[in-house]
Amino acid sequence: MSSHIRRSMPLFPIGIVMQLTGLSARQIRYYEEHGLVSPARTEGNRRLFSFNDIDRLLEIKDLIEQGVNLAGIKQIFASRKQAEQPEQPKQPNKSNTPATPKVVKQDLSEEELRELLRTELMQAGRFNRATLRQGDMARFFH
Amino acid sequence: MSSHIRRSMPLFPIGIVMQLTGLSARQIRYYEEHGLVSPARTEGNRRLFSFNDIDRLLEIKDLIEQGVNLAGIKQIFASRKQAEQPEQPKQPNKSNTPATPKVVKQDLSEEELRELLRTELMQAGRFNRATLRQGDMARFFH
DNA sequence: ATTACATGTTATGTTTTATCACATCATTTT
DNA sequence: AAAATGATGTGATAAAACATAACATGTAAT
Repeated sequence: MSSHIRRSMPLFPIGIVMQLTGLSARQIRYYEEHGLVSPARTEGNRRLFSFNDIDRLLEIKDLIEQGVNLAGIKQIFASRKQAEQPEQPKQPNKSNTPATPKVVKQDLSEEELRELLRTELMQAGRFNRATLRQGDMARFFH
Repeated sequence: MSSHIRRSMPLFPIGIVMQLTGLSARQIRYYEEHGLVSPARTEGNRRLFSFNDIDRLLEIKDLIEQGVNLAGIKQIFASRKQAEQPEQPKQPNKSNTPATPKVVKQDLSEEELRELLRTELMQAGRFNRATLRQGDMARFFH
């Protein structure tokens, strides 16, 4: 249950996302400008990306590297979304208008959230000890 | 394989960690000062926490709430570490000296890393769609 | 040749985080 | 009780990270 939490939760500042994806800040912001990703924002207006967002950016990068331009990527994502929910027609949003940012209600208390997170972390910890040599991610620190 | 990557990779700035754990920056830094967590640092000296670090902090918080003081938590962690590796005796580090920061070599190229990450994300995506209502994490954005 | 696309670069302002010093309040110790 | 210690809050100050915007540039489409 609820590993969804890990994928949709806004967690990463753009600097980390740059490293994780190999994209420049300019690129990431440009893709957002064209509605290909919609990271959340902090109160201070900083972008916060989720795992889903990173997933998306990696896909974009793949497609870019295969020569697809932004219009093409837009179509691909659009048709995919359409395939997932073939009920709601909705206008196809051909404009350059970025997707409206998600602003929703909070359903979990802070405590419930942390309890959930704690559980997730514990569970995750059970099966991935000592799989890789310590320090593989050294590039991400100094 | 290698979900280790997700747990040990330095990803989160202190602001996010504050929200995820409900601890104040002061507390987090204080715990680090006493060697209970050892977040990585960016080139610019900002702390970067991994999932493991957050896990650790949530444990610390639990113990604090149960009335355990820092010395106690130190012991608990120490004895746990000892239980995991009952070969290396090593002096018990009773001092207040923070644990030496991890500085290691990089074994994966940037590309390999991202490929790995991409794979992980894809795999993770397979089983956790639509488990929770969209927007449960709204508290983390504005 | 012009235009549009995608990205780099630079300038400038704001937010976030760092360290440090001092304050506070509860517990121990003397 | 007084003093010391432990754990955290608060404020000052500096630097890092990030925001937006404008302009530059190389490549592709018209």
